[in-house]
Amino acid sequence: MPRRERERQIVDVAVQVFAKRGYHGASVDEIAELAGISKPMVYLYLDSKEGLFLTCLRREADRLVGAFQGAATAGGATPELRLYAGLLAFFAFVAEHRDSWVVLHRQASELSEAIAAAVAEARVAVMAEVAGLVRAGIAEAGPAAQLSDEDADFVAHALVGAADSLTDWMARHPGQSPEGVTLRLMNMVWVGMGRVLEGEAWKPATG
Amino acid sequence: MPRRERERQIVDVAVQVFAKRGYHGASVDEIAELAGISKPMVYLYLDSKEGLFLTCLRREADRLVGAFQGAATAGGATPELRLYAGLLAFFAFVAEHRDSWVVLHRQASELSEAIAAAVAEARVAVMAEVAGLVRAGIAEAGPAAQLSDEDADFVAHALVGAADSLTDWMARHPGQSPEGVTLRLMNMVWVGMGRVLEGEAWKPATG
Amino acid sequence: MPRRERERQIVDVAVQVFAKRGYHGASVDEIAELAGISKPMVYLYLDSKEGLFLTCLRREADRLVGAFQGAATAGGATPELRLYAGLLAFFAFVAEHRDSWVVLHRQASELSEAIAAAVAEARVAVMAEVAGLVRAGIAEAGPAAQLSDEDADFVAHALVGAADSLTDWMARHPGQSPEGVTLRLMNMVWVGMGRVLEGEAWKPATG
Amino acid sequence: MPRRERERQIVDVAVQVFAKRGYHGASVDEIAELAGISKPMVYLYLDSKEGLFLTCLRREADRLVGAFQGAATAGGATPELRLYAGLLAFFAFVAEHRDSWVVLHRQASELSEAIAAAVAEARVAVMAEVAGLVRAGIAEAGPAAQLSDEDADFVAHALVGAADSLTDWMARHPGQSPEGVTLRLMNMVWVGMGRVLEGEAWKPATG
DNA sequence: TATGAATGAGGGTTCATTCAT
DNA sequence: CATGAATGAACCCTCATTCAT
Repeated sequence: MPRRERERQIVDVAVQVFAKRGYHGASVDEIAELAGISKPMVYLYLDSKEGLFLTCLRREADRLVGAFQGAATAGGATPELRLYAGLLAFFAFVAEHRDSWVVLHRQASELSEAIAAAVAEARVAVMAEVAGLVRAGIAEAGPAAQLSDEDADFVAHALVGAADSLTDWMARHPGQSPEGVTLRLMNMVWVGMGRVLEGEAWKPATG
Repeated sequence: MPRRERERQIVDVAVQVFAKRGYHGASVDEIAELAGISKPMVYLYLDSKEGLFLTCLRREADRLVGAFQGAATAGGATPELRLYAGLLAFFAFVAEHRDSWVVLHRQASELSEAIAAAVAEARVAVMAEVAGLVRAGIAEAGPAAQLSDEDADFVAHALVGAADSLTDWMARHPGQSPEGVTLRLMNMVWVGMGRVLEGEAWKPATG
Repeated sequence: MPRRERERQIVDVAVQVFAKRGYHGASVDEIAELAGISKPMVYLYLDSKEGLFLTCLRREADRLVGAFQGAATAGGATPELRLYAGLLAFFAFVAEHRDSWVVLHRQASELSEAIAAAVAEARVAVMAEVAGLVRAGIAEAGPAAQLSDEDADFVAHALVGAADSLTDWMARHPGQSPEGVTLRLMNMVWVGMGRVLEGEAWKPATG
Repeated sequence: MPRRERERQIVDVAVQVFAKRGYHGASVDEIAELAGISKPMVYLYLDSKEGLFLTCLRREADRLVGAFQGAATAGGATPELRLYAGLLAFFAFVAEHRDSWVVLHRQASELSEAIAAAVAEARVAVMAEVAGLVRAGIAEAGPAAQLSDEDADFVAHALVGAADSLTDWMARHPGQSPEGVTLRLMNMVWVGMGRVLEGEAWKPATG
């Protein structure tokens, strides 16, 4: 079997195992066995457990960001539509590749520095993408509407965090389609943001 | 040193270590050493590594939910104000006890069934609290405004997810006060939700 | 509570625990707890785990030897009758104080259930083999000679026990050949058995 | 080194160590070191300490039962002769593989020297008592009947061993009284001994 | 007399990693 | 290209034993 294919196969299995057991909980033994090869091959191809995990991480991050970007790029004429398309792609991706998302996002602590850095990098890439769309969408609303980089980043964090958490909600409501979830989220956030930019501010005293 | 105090001290240290290394990555040895005692004491007082982690989990969950509830209860006349107060308490809590939050929320996989159950329970408690406020807030808007349980749960997930993610944003913007973050989040979400309930729906076609 | 009584109480409990778990399997913690006192008291009175076990051992040995000697001395006019009385005292003692005998003679208990089962199985296999030969041998002696299964099992136990014990004797008499030992044992047991089947019964009164 | 051979080697060493120290007293570390390998190999091949012990147990039990059965089957025309052959094989086996027998039947060894000495002392006291009665009983039979010290000790060992083993039989037959058991044992042994002293000797050829 | 608090040492078990073939 | 055999290091946990009170 050619090297590339073997490598892909190993990483495929590794993503599943890492998602199920977490980084420390996963054992190279189990991954090798499920991949149907011997342990030394894993080390020959991927160097170490950390290298294997990094490869998983990068591949899945690329896939996700790719899906997001692809959908956003082809998603419509306005940034608003592109954001919608990107979020939709995100929810669709997570619905179909739950393991990938878990490996990417739910490994917070317990990781070596190198891994933590890679995780952070992957997250930043997603955030940047979203923040870009947000900023562009706002800019389109007219010269009056301004959003600092900090603000855009804030909104991106809120959006991505909400989206992440909603993957749990989706898992508990199997009937819901990614489209439905995305629509709901856009309604919750985007509409409000528009109003805010128009000057309608919420303040505690208003209560 | 009396037992209660020792116990508290051990749990204090354990929260830090679990937050830094994750459940599997943490070693009882390190916890004992940092607590300035010998390993057998940890086992005498907390039974097992799992027992220790569960104790950490429950204590921090109680603290957080308590902070949220306390602030919400005393926070104002309307659910809207109480939600604001609750979120504010959340951000303040996380700003001050980052480790607690990490232990509570960022341990997704790699956990035994008993622990996973406890984590889920803690999460559900927070969600229920938030969802309750959301539902009450909406109901107050008038008889026309209706929100199904599913919808309230959706909003709660989005809110909590956004809040979680914004703790990262806060960590990267040290100058920001919890109040500022909370205000921004309320603006993003609450205002939009009001509009939506008034009939203004976002749709892809609108783009 | 006076010292002597405390000590007796501790040793009473220790005999039970040692009998149930074996020397290594028993923990001083368990003994102290069952005795209703704290561990330091056990060490104050009995010095060490080994000291505790030795005390148990000696006390039970004295009891058993005492019972045997007492019965033998008062048992009759002839050594034969005294031996009968001594053996009777032995069986009565073991029937009533099984734990004592186990501590004195056996430490096999301290095994997990799975192991204990395997040991029992191995023993049963040997017994069955021997009992089969005994029964067959008797049957050959003619139709008049009958041996119930219970009797055959009894003889098998006696034979195997004797053989086991004689391995100690052999170890202490290196010059003895297996043939010599076997011959002696057959003489002791088989000849007697033949006579008994022919109707010659031993009774205490015969003494 | 091929797997089978390593496995055999480990079990060989384990039998020695288990025989010397008992199950709990034995440490996998020591077994691995004596076998000239590292601990993980022991676990790779034998699964666990319990698995290792069970393997020892079964192998030695098979060997012993096999030796007994083989000898018995080929041992002669009558059951009597076959029993003789079987017992002979047993004594020969134990003489040659003392460790095997200890592992199979005794776990008492795992005791410190001081304890082992005390146990031995207790046993000697009982043996001396019984041997004394036996010798006296024989002497009473008349001047012609002589029993050397060695012979008396032999009989005492056989009697005590039989009595010990019969305590198991008693435990499995709750209805039996100590009197009944003692009578049976006296019949089996004493009557035969009397005949033997009168000159009636059992010999294999007699079979 | 009595104990709560504390520990050094060691045991069973697993894991990431590497040779020799 | 591929693997069976092997291990150093570490981890969770328990135990016999001792102080300070």
